Amino acid sequence: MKNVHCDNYHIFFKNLANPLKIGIIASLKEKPSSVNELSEKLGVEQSKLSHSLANLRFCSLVNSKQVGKKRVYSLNKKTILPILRIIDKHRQADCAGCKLK
Amino acid sequence: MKNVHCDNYHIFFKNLANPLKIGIIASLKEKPSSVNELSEKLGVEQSKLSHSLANLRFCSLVNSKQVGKKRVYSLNKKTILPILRIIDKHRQADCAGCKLK
DNA sequence: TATTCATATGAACCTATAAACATATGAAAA
DNA sequence: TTTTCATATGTTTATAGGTTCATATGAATA
Repeated sequence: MKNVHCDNYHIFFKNLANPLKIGIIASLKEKPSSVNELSEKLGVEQSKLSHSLANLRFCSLVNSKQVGKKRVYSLNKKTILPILRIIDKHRQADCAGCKLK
Repeated sequence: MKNVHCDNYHIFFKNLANPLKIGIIASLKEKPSSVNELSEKLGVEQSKLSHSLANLRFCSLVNSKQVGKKRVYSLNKKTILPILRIIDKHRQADCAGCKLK
């Protein structure tokens, strides 16, 4: 089922404007994971992750599929990786002097 | 002077996660403008714009130059236009059924 | 160098979003 | 068919960020 809403740019970007969600994205970039796996890896409580993942799903930034009892989330790489690449480039070009983490 | 800070992804994206700032970006995409010009065009109070513009400048999403008494802001198109293009593509591919504005 | 125009800054308030915690749902195995 | 594991959802509280308004700074002209 694909009929999600991505109303407007700023709704989409709210997902990227949040450290936890960026953490989730970074983790899913490495490999698809269940909620509990993310919870252990990131040291974050389960319901917090579920709430965040619901937002990410809402704008199709992640996909999920049921695997036994677990639900495995994966990243929509086609959209996200190019964006991250642009940001990295931006930081090198225009933020030369700043404290990158 | 270019030594601004763009600490982290989410700080950068906060600028895009805000309708007013998206409005500013959309307007500057058309043409560079002073604060007062933006104020009239967008129907938004001056100090509100100055605050927003300060954030946008902080992450080098806009540039500014003094022209007489006015300060003219312009868009960092090199970074922003590619991002907007990705989002548009994303909305067509993955948000086929949603209410686009 | 006082005055005006243009923008920036500060601080208090307000609101939207995230955190926290309890509870519900759902899937599979006993 | 109930028990357990895994995730989602609802509600309250806390907090970050935006708005507002008053004031400060800065650039140019008289």
